[in-house]
Parts: sequence; structure tokens; C-alpha cells
Amino acid sequence: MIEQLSTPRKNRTKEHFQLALTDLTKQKGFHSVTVKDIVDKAKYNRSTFYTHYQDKYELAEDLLCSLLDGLMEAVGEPYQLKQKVNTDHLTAKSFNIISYIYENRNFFELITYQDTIPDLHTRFPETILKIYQEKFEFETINHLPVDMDYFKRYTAYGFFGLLSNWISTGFETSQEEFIEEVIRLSRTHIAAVRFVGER
Amino acid sequence: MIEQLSTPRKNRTKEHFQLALTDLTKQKGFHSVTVKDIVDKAKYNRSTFYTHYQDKYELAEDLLCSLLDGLMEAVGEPYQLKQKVNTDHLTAKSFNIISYIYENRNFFELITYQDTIPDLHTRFPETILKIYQEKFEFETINHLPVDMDYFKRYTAYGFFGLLSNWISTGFETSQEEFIEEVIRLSRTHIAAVRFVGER
DNA sequence: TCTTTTCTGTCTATTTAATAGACAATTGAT
DNA sequence: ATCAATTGTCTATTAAATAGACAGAAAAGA
Repeated sequence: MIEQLSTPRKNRTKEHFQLALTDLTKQKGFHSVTVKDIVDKAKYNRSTFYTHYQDKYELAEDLLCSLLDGLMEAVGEPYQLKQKVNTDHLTAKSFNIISYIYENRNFFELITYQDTIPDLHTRFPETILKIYQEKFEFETINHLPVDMDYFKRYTAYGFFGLLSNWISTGFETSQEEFIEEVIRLSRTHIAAVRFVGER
Repeated sequence: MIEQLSTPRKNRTKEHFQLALTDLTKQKGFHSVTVKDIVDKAKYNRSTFYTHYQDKYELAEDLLCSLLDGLMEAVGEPYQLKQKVNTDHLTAKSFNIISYIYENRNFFELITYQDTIPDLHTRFPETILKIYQEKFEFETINHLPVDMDYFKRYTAYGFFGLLSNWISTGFETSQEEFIEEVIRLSRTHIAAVRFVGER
């Protein structure tokens, strides 16, 4: 009698629709993707689509949220640090944002398209910023006094710029090399990082 | 009242199990893949697995058949030729075996693994041979008389050797370049090809 | 422009694939 | 030798998925 909002079965079906939308968006651009295209690709009945989503925009929103929420959560675990870490000791392990994006590159490649998932181009960098705001604490080199809000925005968008390039070039440089580059640039003005706990 | 042997819904579920098995086999080797692994990966209930397959071996067999049958069928269409074609006029369009393998490279990469889908290492080349036997007719350079059974076996396994290398090197050379190479080698002893119709 | 086709969103009724869970037997690892 | 995990088989249950109709909107063609 209790109808579940989320079950393994529902999630599975939704994921298949999400994957279909991702591929179709790359193929023909989001605006020209039809619900029929999606159900044909995912091999479901058209009725099934409407039991889960109102239209393709709701599906796109769901897809976007799934991956951006996933990105947020990926930061906390499993390599969460408890004390502050000097940037000259930063290791690749700290950067699970990067590995998350790489693992889900099939989705994040969508930022290289113009006619793509709605709001992706704004909400992806916003999410990076949110992570910086909520999950990290920074210490400037020589304790230079700065407005930390601005500093976080500055470094977050700097990082976003590097990420965009990494994605757009088809992940040419390896994860490890890319992380090294990010660390090198961080050291120019960040003395230490603290990863803020979830609770 | 009539129970269908194959429905879109069944096929879809089976495909998901097949994909899960493919990935897991690459990850940990076929012998150590469990049914539990498969259902966890594909996100189905374990009971569901047994409504479709007896065990992982039956799934493997199904997967193997799907792709080898697909390969057979890919030859006939859509570029089936009706008259004989001189090898110096062979074009890339004739080689839909190659494009099929490339499109399904996620599966065919399994030949680069030792502990892989049972019988793949023998049945893949056997299928290539079967295609040569049933779908092609050859004409040797200068009409040199040969036992055509042997000739087909010889050229089929030669082609298989090239394919194996192409797959093993991670599809380094492009489809087009690879096809050109195959054509060049074919010309050394094949004067003409005829694609045999299905019916 | 008008015509035709395709797609949409919403709605039924139906069914069957998927689920949950128990069970003893088997396997694998320590 | 022991313990945990997995297997294969079996129930009963259910809700996701299907089939299909419908009028209206949108897109494509003439």
C-alpha cells in the first residue's frame, strides 16, 4: 500500500532514459531530441516514459541533478581529510572531483556542445563554486588578508577553467598529470586547505 | 495466453545483463564473475537473472551468439553488392564487418583478455571463416587454380590476424586506414570479390 | 497556403517481468 | 575445519511496463 518514491527498479529505468538522452543530445542536439527518440533508444514503451517524467525537460533536469549532486557527494568521500593540509603536501587522492568527472565523462562531455542539456553551462560551474564554498577552507600564502568569499569564487572558477579545457580536449592529459597541474597552480596562492566535514 | 519467447522488454533486460557481464569480465576475469556481481552491476534482482538464464555460462553463450550473429548479419546489409567487384575498385563501403566490430568494440575487446567469455577465442575466427565461406566468392589473380576451401580459410584467417591486431592495439589506426590496409593486402592475391546474396 | 505526417500528453485496462524472501546445497577463503 | 558467501530452485506478490486509443500541437511536404 505504501508507494515508494524511489525503488531500484525505478532508478534503473530512469538511468536508462538519462543515458539515452545524453547520447541523443550529442548526436542531434537537445532541442531536436523527441520523447519518441528517447524511448526508441532506451527501448521502452512511450507510456513508460510518462510514468516517470512529464517531458524531456524534466528528464534533463533529473539527469543534471543526478550528476551534479553526485559531484558534490564525491568530494566528501572516501578520501576526506580531517586536518588542514599544506598545499606542498597535496596529493592526487585529495582530488576526487576530478576522478568523478573522469568516471562520468560521457556526461560531462556535454559541456562541449552548444545545444545541450539546459542550464548545464551555468550550473556546472556553480556547483564547483558551491563545493569550494561549503566543503573547503583555504589559507592564503603568508596569511595575506582577503575576502574569503571572493577568494573562493576566484579559485573555483579558475579550477573550472582548467576542467573545461581538460574535458574539451578529450581528456588528453592523464588524470594524474592534470591533478599535478592543478596542484602547481594552487600553490601559487594557497598555503593550506582544510576539507570541511559533512556533519 | 501466448507466451512470447522474445519481447522488447525481455531483450532489454538481457542486454543489460550482457553488458554487465562484458564489463565485469574485463574487470576481474570471467571465472571470478558471480551471478551476484552481475545482478548488482545491472541493478536487477537476483531472481530476475534466473528467469532469463540458468547460470552465467548461459548468459555468456547468449552474449557471444548475439554478437557473432550480428557480425554475420552485418555483412549482408546495407552495402550488399550484386555483381563481382575487382579488388582495385574495392571501397571502404564493402567492409561492414569492420564497422560492426568497431561499433561493438566494447565487446570485441574481450579477445585481448585471457580469462574471458568461453569459446570467444575460437568462435570469433570461426565466424569470420564462415562469413568468407558463405557470403563471399573470390577470384584469384590471373585465375590461378586453387582449392577454394583452402583459399577462403587462408584469407579469412589472414584477415582475422589483422583484426586481432587492430583490436589489441586499441583501434589505433582509424577505420578508414585499417580498411585501406586490408584492401592493399587483398590485392596481392585476390582479383575480384562477389558478395553472395542472402536468398 | 493547405495537407499530411509525426509527435505529444493524457488516459484506460492488462499482463508479466521484476521483486522479496525462504531454503538447502555448494563453494571459497582463512 | 569453519564460516561466510554464493548458488540454484521455489513460492507469492506487485507495480512497472505494455498496448492502444484519443484529440490537439507541431513539423514536414506539396
